[in-house]
Amino acid sequence: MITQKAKYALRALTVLADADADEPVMISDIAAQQKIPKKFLEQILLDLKHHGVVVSRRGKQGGYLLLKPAHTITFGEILRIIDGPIAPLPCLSITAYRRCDDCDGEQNCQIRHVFAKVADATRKVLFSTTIADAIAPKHSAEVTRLLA
Amino acid sequence: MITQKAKYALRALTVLADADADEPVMISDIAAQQKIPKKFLEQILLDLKHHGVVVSRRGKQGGYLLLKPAHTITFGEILRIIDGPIAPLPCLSITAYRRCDDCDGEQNCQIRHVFAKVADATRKVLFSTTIADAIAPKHSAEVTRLLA
DNA sequence: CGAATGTCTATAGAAATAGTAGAGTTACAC
DNA sequence: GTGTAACTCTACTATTTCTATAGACATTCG
Repeated sequence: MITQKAKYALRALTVLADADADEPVMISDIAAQQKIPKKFLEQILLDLKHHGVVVSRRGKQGGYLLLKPAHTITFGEILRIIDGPIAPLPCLSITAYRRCDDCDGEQNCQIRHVFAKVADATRKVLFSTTIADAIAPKHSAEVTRLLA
Repeated sequence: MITQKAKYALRALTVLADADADEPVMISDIAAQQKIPKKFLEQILLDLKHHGVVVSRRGKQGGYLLLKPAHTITFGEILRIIDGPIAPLPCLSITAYRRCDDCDGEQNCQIRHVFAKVADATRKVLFSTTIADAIAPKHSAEVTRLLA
Protein backbone atom coordinates (compact mmCIF):
# COMPACT_ATOMS: atom_id res chain seq x y z
CA MET A 1 0.00 0.00 0.00
CA ILE A 2 1.16 3.47 -0.81
CA THR A 3 0.58 6.09 1.83
CA GLN A 4 -2.22 8.59 1.85
CA LYS A 5 0.44 11.24 1.55
CA ALA A 6 1.68 9.84 -1.75
CA LYS A 7 -1.84 9.68 -3.06
CA TYR A 8 -2.31 13.32 -2.12
CA ALA A 9 0.96 14.26 -3.79
CA LEU A 10 0.02 12.58 -7.05
CA ARG A 11 -3.41 14.09 -7.06
CA ALA A 12 -2.01 17.55 -6.34
CA LEU A 13 0.33 17.16 -9.28
CA THR A 14 -2.49 16.26 -11.61
CA VAL A 15 -4.19 19.49 -10.60
CA LEU A 16 -1.06 21.48 -11.41
CA ALA A 17 -0.70 19.62 -14.69
CA ASP A 18 -4.24 20.52 -15.57
CA ALA A 19 -3.76 24.20 -14.85
CA ASP A 20 -2.37 26.75 -17.28
CA ALA A 21 1.40 26.55 -17.45
CA ASP A 22 2.00 29.99 -16.00
CA GLU A 23 -0.92 30.30 -13.63
CA PRO A 24 0.09 29.42 -10.09
CA VAL A 25 -2.47 27.32 -8.25
CA MET A 26 -3.03 28.08 -4.58
CA ILE A 27 -2.65 25.39 -1.97
CA SER A 28 -6.18 26.09 -0.78
CA ASP A 29 -7.57 25.51 -4.24
CA ILE A 30 -5.78 22.21 -4.64
CA ALA A 31 -6.83 21.17 -1.15
CA ALA A 32 -10.45 22.03 -1.80
CA GLN A 33 -10.58 20.44 -5.21
CA GLN A 34 -9.00 17.18 -4.06
CA LYS A 35 -10.31 17.09 -0.49
CA ILE A 36 -6.85 17.16 1.02
CA PRO A 37 -6.27 18.63 4.50
CA LYS A 38 -4.70 21.96 3.69
CA LYS A 39 -1.96 21.98 6.28
CA PHE A 40 -0.95 18.49 5.31
CA LEU A 41 -0.85 19.45 1.66
CA GLU A 42 1.41 22.38 2.48
CA GLN A 43 4.04 19.97 3.74
CA ILE A 44 3.69 17.73 0.76
CA LEU A 45 4.07 20.50 -1.78
CA LEU A 46 7.00 21.93 0.10
CA ASP A 47 8.64 18.55 -0.05
CA LEU A 48 8.02 18.29 -3.77
CA LYS A 49 9.46 21.75 -4.17
CA HIS A 50 12.62 20.81 -2.29
CA HIS A 51 12.99 17.89 -4.63
CA GLY A 52 12.68 20.02 -7.72
CA VAL A 53 9.34 18.83 -8.92
CA VAL A 54 7.40 22.05 -8.48
CA VAL A 55 8.08 25.71 -7.88
CA SER A 56 6.16 28.23 -5.87
CA ARG A 57 5.41 31.90 -5.86
CA ARG A 58 4.92 33.55 -2.52
CA GLY A 59 2.73 36.40 -1.53
CA LYS A 60 -0.49 37.50 -3.05
CA GLN A 61 -1.34 35.79 -6.33
CA GLY A 62 1.08 33.11 -5.26
CA GLY A 63 0.75 29.39 -5.59
CA TYR A 64 2.42 26.37 -7.09
CA LEU A 65 3.44 25.39 -10.61
CA LEU A 66 5.11 22.38 -12.14
CA LEU A 67 8.81 22.91 -12.60
CA LYS A 68 8.99 20.55 -15.54
CA PRO A 69 6.49 19.28 -18.09
CA ALA A 70 3.93 16.80 -16.81
CA HIS A 71 5.06 14.13 -19.24
CA THR A 72 8.50 14.11 -17.62
CA ILE A 73 7.24 13.54 -14.08
CA THR A 74 6.89 9.85 -13.37
CA PHE A 75 4.85 8.16 -10.69
CA GLY A 76 7.96 6.35 -9.53
CA GLU A 77 9.82 9.58 -9.00
CA ILE A 78 7.07 10.99 -6.82
CA LEU A 79 6.61 7.81 -4.83
CA ARG A 80 10.31 7.74 -4.06
CA ILE A 81 10.18 11.28 -2.75
CA ILE A 82 7.12 10.79 -0.61
CA ASP A 83 7.10 7.14 0.40
CA GLY A 84 10.73 6.18 -0.02
CA PRO A 85 12.11 3.13 -1.79
CA ILE A 86 10.03 1.35 -4.41
CA ALA A 87 11.69 -1.99 -3.76
CA PRO A 88 9.93 -4.55 -1.58
CA LEU A 89 13.16 -5.40 0.22
CA PRO A 90 15.89 -3.04 1.44
CA CYS A 91 18.50 -5.17 -0.31
CA LEU A 92 16.72 -4.52 -3.62
CA SER A 93 16.45 -0.78 -3.32
CA ILE A 94 18.31 1.33 -5.86
CA THR A 95 18.10 4.54 -3.88
CA ALA A 96 18.33 3.21 -0.33
CA TYR A 97 20.14 -0.08 -0.53
CA ARG A 98 20.70 -1.83 2.78
CA ARG A 99 22.07 -5.28 3.29
CA CYS A 100 19.72 -7.74 5.00
CA ASP A 101 21.66 -8.69 8.07
CA ASP A 102 19.75 -11.91 8.50
CA CYS A 103 20.39 -13.45 5.11
CA ASP A 104 23.79 -14.73 4.21
CA GLY A 105 24.72 -14.01 0.64
CA GLU A 106 22.36 -12.16 -1.61
CA GLN A 107 23.05 -14.48 -4.50
CA ASN A 108 21.76 -17.34 -2.38
CA CYS A 109 18.77 -15.57 -0.91
CA GLN A 110 15.74 -17.44 -2.14
CA ILE A 111 13.38 -14.67 -1.23
CA ARG A 112 15.36 -11.88 -2.80
CA HIS A 113 15.32 -13.52 -6.17
CA VAL A 114 11.56 -13.55 -6.32
CA PHE A 115 11.14 -10.02 -5.09
CA ALA A 116 13.67 -8.78 -7.62
CA LYS A 117 11.13 -9.76 -10.23
CA VAL A 118 8.40 -7.94 -8.35
CA ALA A 119 10.56 -4.84 -8.13
CA ASP A 120 11.31 -4.95 -11.84
CA ALA A 121 7.67 -5.29 -12.77
CA THR A 122 6.67 -2.48 -10.45
CA ARG A 123 9.37 -0.12 -11.65
CA LYS A 124 8.50 -0.81 -15.23
CA VAL A 125 5.02 0.56 -14.66
CA LEU A 126 5.86 3.35 -12.25
CA PHE A 127 8.67 4.88 -14.26
CA SER A 128 6.94 4.62 -17.59
CA THR A 129 3.81 6.37 -16.40
CA THR A 130 3.77 10.12 -15.97
CA ILE A 131 1.46 12.72 -14.56
CA ALA A 132 0.55 13.59 -18.14
CA ASP A 133 -0.53 9.99 -18.71
CA ALA A 134 -2.68 10.14 -15.61
CA ILE A 135 -4.65 13.12 -16.83
CA ALA A 136 -4.69 11.95 -20.43
CA PRO A 137 -7.93 9.91 -20.27
CA LYS A 138 -9.71 12.98 -19.04
CA HIS A 139 -8.37 15.03 -21.89
CA SER A 140 -9.18 12.50 -24.52
CA ALA A 141 -12.70 12.31 -23.12
CA GLU A 142 -12.85 16.06 -23.51
CA VAL A 143 -11.62 15.85 -27.07
CA THR A 144 -14.19 13.18 -27.80
CA ARG A 145 -16.93 15.41 -26.48
CA LEU A 146 -15.75 18.36 -28.53
CA LEU A 147 -15.61 16.30 -31.67
CA ALA A 148 -19.05 14.88 -31.18
CA MET B 1 8.40 -2.85 1.41
CA ILE B 2 7.21 -6.13 2.79
CA THR B 3 7.47 -6.57 6.53
CA GLN B 4 10.16 -8.44 8.34
CA LYS B 5 7.45 -10.79 9.47
CA ALA B 6 6.57 -11.76 5.91
CA LYS B 7 10.20 -12.33 5.11
CA TYR B 8 10.45 -14.61 8.13
CA ALA B 9 7.33 -16.48 7.09
CA LEU B 10 8.59 -17.11 3.58
CA ARG B 11 11.95 -18.23 4.84
CA ALA B 12 10.41 -20.54 7.38
CA LEU B 13 8.34 -22.12 4.62
CA THR B 14 11.40 -22.76 2.51
CA VAL B 15 12.87 -24.63 5.44
CA LEU B 16 9.77 -26.78 5.74
CA ALA B 17 9.76 -27.34 1.99
CA ASP B 18 13.34 -28.49 2.17
CA ALA B 19 12.66 -30.97 4.96
CA ASP B 20 11.41 -34.50 4.51
CA ALA B 21 7.70 -34.57 3.91
CA ASP B 22 6.86 -36.42 7.12
CA GLU B 23 9.52 -35.13 9.42
CA PRO B 24 8.24 -32.27 11.57
CA VAL B 25 10.71 -29.43 11.94
CA MET B 26 10.91 -27.76 15.33
CA ILE B 27 10.37 -24.04 15.68
CA SER B 28 13.76 -23.76 17.36
CA ASP B 29 15.47 -25.37 14.41
CA ILE B 30 13.83 -23.07 11.92
CA ALA B 31 14.60 -20.08 14.10
CA ALA B 32 18.23 -21.04 14.46
CA GLN B 33 18.73 -21.87 10.81
CA GLN B 34 17.15 -18.65 9.56
CA LYS B 35 18.15 -16.36 12.42
CA ILE B 36 14.57 -15.59 13.34
CA PRO B 37 13.62 -14.63 16.92
CA LYS B 38 12.04 -17.80 18.19
CA LYS B 39 9.07 -16.32 19.99
CA PHE B 40 8.27 -14.18 16.99
CA LEU B 41 8.46 -17.18 14.71
CA GLU B 42 6.04 -19.06 16.94
CA GLN B 43 3.39 -16.47 16.24
CA ILE B 44 4.08 -16.50 12.55
CA LEU B 45 3.83 -20.28 12.23
CA LEU B 46 0.69 -20.32 14.31
CA ASP B 47 -0.79 -17.78 11.98
CA LEU B 48 0.15 -19.86 8.96
CA LYS B 49 -1.38 -22.86 10.64
CA HIS B 50 -4.64 -21.06 11.26
CA HIS B 51 -4.70 -20.19 7.59
CA GLY B 52 -4.19 -23.77 6.51
CA VAL B 53 -0.71 -23.47 5.13
CA VAL B 54 1.07 -25.68 7.63
CA VAL B 55 0.22 -28.24 10.29
CA SER B 56 1.86 -28.93 13.59
CA ARG B 57 2.51 -31.79 15.93
CA ARG B 58 2.65 -31.02 19.59
CA GLY B 59 4.67 -32.61 22.33
CA LYS B 60 7.97 -34.36 22.07
CA GLN B 61 9.14 -34.97 18.52
CA GLY B 62 6.71 -32.25 17.53
CA GLY B 63 7.19 -29.50 15.00
CA TYR B 64 5.77 -28.10 11.81
CA LEU B 65 5.09 -29.51 8.37
CA LEU B 66 3.66 -28.13 5.16
CA LEU B 67 -0.01 -28.94 4.79
CA LYS B 68 0.16 -28.88 1.00
CA PRO B 69 2.93 -29.38 -1.54
CA ALA B 70 5.45 -26.55 -1.81
CA HIS B 71 4.63 -25.97 -5.47
CA THR B 72 1.06 -25.06 -4.51
CA ILE B 73 2.01 -22.40 -1.98
CA THR B 74 2.42 -19.04 -3.66
CA PHE B 75 4.25 -16.02 -2.40
CA GLY B 76 1.12 -13.97 -2.89
CA GLU B 77 -0.88 -16.23 -0.66
CA ILE B 78 1.62 -15.93 2.17
CA LEU B 79 1.99 -12.19 1.82
CA ARG B 80 -1.75 -11.78 2.04
CA ILE B 81 -1.86 -13.76 5.25
CA ILE B 82 1.01 -11.97 6.91
CA ASP B 83 1.06 -8.46 5.45
CA GLY B 84 -2.47 -8.08 4.23
CA PRO B 85 -3.60 -6.81 0.83
CA ILE B 86 -1.24 -6.94 -2.12
CA ALA B 87 -2.84 -3.96 -3.81
CA PRO B 88 -1.20 -0.54 -3.52
CA LEU B 89 -4.56 1.12 -2.92
CA PRO B 90 -7.46 -0.06 -0.76
CA CYS B 91 -9.83 0.44 -3.67
CA LEU B 92 -7.78 -2.03 -5.71
CA SER B 93 -7.65 -4.78 -3.15
CA ILE B 94 -9.34 -8.06 -4.00
CA THR B 95 -9.42 -9.38 -0.45
CA ALA B 96 -9.92 -6.14 1.47
CA TYR B 97 -11.58 -3.72 -0.87
CA ARG B 98 -12.41 -0.35 0.58
CA ARG B 99 -13.70 2.64 -1.26
CA CYS B 100 -11.46 5.71 -1.23
CA ASP B 101 -13.65 8.28 0.42
CA ASP B 102 -11.68 11.15 -1.03
CA CYS B 103 -11.97 10.25 -4.70
CA ASP B 104 -15.24 10.59 -6.49
CA GLY B 105 -15.84 7.81 -8.93
CA GLU B 106 -13.34 5.05 -9.35
CA GLN B 107 -13.70 5.07 -13.09
CA ASN B 108 -12.50 8.65 -13.06
CA CYS B 109 -9.73 8.25 -10.55
CA GLN B 110 -6.56 9.08 -12.39
CA ILE B 111 -4.37 7.53 -9.76
CA ARG B 112 -6.26 4.31 -9.47
CA HIS B 113 -5.87 3.53 -13.11
CA VAL B 114 -2.10 3.58 -12.90
CA PHE B 115 -1.92 1.55 -9.73
CA ALA B 116 -4.25 -1.04 -11.17
CA LYS B 117 -1.45 -1.80 -13.60
CA VAL B 118 1.03 -2.00 -10.76
CA ALA B 119 -1.23 -4.36 -8.88
CA ASP B 120 -1.63 -6.58 -11.94
CA ALA B 121 2.08 -6.77 -12.55
CA THR B 122 2.78 -7.54 -8.92
CA ARG B 123 0.13 -10.21 -8.65
CA LYS B 124 1.33 -11.84 -11.82
CA VAL B 125 4.70 -12.46 -10.21
CA LEU B 126 3.56 -13.21 -6.68
CA PHE B 127 0.89 -15.73 -7.57
CA SER B 128 2.93 -17.52 -10.18
CA THR B 129 5.87 -18.07 -7.88
CA THR B 130 5.75 -20.78 -5.24
CA ILE B 131 7.83 -21.87 -2.33
CA ALA B 132 9.03 -24.73 -4.53
CA ASP B 133 10.28 -22.22 -7.08
CA ALA B 134 12.14 -20.38 -4.37
CA ILE B 135 14.11 -23.41 -3.31
CA ALA B 136 14.54 -24.69 -6.85
CA PRO B 137 17.80 -22.86 -7.66
CA LYS B 138 19.36 -24.49 -4.64
CA HIS B 139 18.24 -27.89 -5.78
CA SER B 140 19.37 -27.43 -9.33
CA ALA B 141 22.73 -26.33 -7.98
CA GLU B 142 22.77 -29.54 -6.00
CA VAL B 143 21.90 -31.55 -9.09
CA THR B 144 24.63 -29.80 -11.00
CA ARG B 145 27.13 -30.70 -8.33
CA LEU B 146 26.05 -34.33 -8.29
CA LEU B 147 26.32 -34.58 -12.04
CA ALA B 148 29.75 -33.07 -12.13
C1' DC C 1 5.14 -38.80 35.50
C1' DG C 2 8.04 -35.27 33.46
C1' DA C 3 10.25 -33.05 30.02
C1' DA C 4 9.90 -31.25 25.46
C1' DT C 5 7.18 -29.15 22.36
C1' DG C 6 3.47 -26.26 20.36
C1' DT C 7 -0.68 -22.67 21.85
C1' DC C 8 -2.45 -18.56 23.15
C1' DT C 9 -2.92 -13.90 25.11
C1' DA C 10 -1.02 -9.91 26.83
C1' DT C 11 2.28 -6.42 26.96
C1' DA C 12 5.66 -2.99 25.37
C1' DG C 13 9.01 -0.07 22.98
C1' DA C 14 10.01 2.02 18.56
C1' DA C 15 8.80 3.74 14.29
C1' DA C 16 5.71 5.31 10.83
C1' DT C 17 1.43 7.61 9.56
C1' DA C 18 -1.62 11.34 9.27
C1' DG C 19 -2.42 15.11 10.61
C1' DT C 20 -2.50 20.04 13.50
C1' DA C 21 -0.54 24.44 15.25
C1' DG C 22 1.57 28.51 14.99
C1' DA C 23 5.06 31.76 14.29
C1' DG C 24 7.77 33.49 10.37
C1' DT C 25 8.68 35.32 5.54
C1' DT C 26 7.63 37.32 1.13
C1' DA C 27 5.33 39.96 -2.36
C1' DC C 28 1.63 42.16 -4.43
C1' DA C 29 -2.06 45.79 -4.20
C1' DC C 30 -3.28 49.92 -2.79
C1' DG D 1 5.14 51.64 2.92
C1' DT D 2 1.55 49.12 4.96
C1' DG D 3 -1.66 45.42 5.10
C1' DT D 4 -2.87 41.18 3.88
C1' DA D 5 -2.78 37.05 1.37
C1' DA D 6 -0.08 33.73 0.26
C1' DC D 7 3.92 30.27 1.00
C1' DT D 8 7.72 28.44 4.72
C1' DC D 9 9.36 26.05 8.36
C1' DT D 10 9.58 23.61 12.75
C1' DA D 11 7.50 21.38 16.27
C1' DC D 12 4.05 18.74 18.27
C1' DT D 13 0.58 14.91 18.84
C1' DA D 14 -2.56 11.05 18.42
C1' DT D 15 -3.08 6.65 16.38
C1' DT D 16 -1.63 2.67 14.36
C1' DT D 17 1.66 -0.76 12.92
C1' DC D 18 5.80 -3.32 13.48
C1' DT D 19 8.80 -6.15 16.03
C1' DA D 20 9.29 -8.36 19.15
C1' DT D 21 9.16 -10.47 24.47
C1' DA D 22 6.89 -12.85 28.42
C1' DG D 23 4.63 -16.25 30.57
C1' DA D 24 1.01 -19.35 31.66
C1' DC D 25 -1.18 -23.29 29.38
C1' DA D 26 -1.98 -27.67 26.71
C1' DT D 27 -0.37 -31.81 24.58
C1' DT D 28 2.43 -35.76 23.49
C1' DC D 29 6.07 -39.06 23.89
C1' DG D 30 9.02 -42.08 26.44
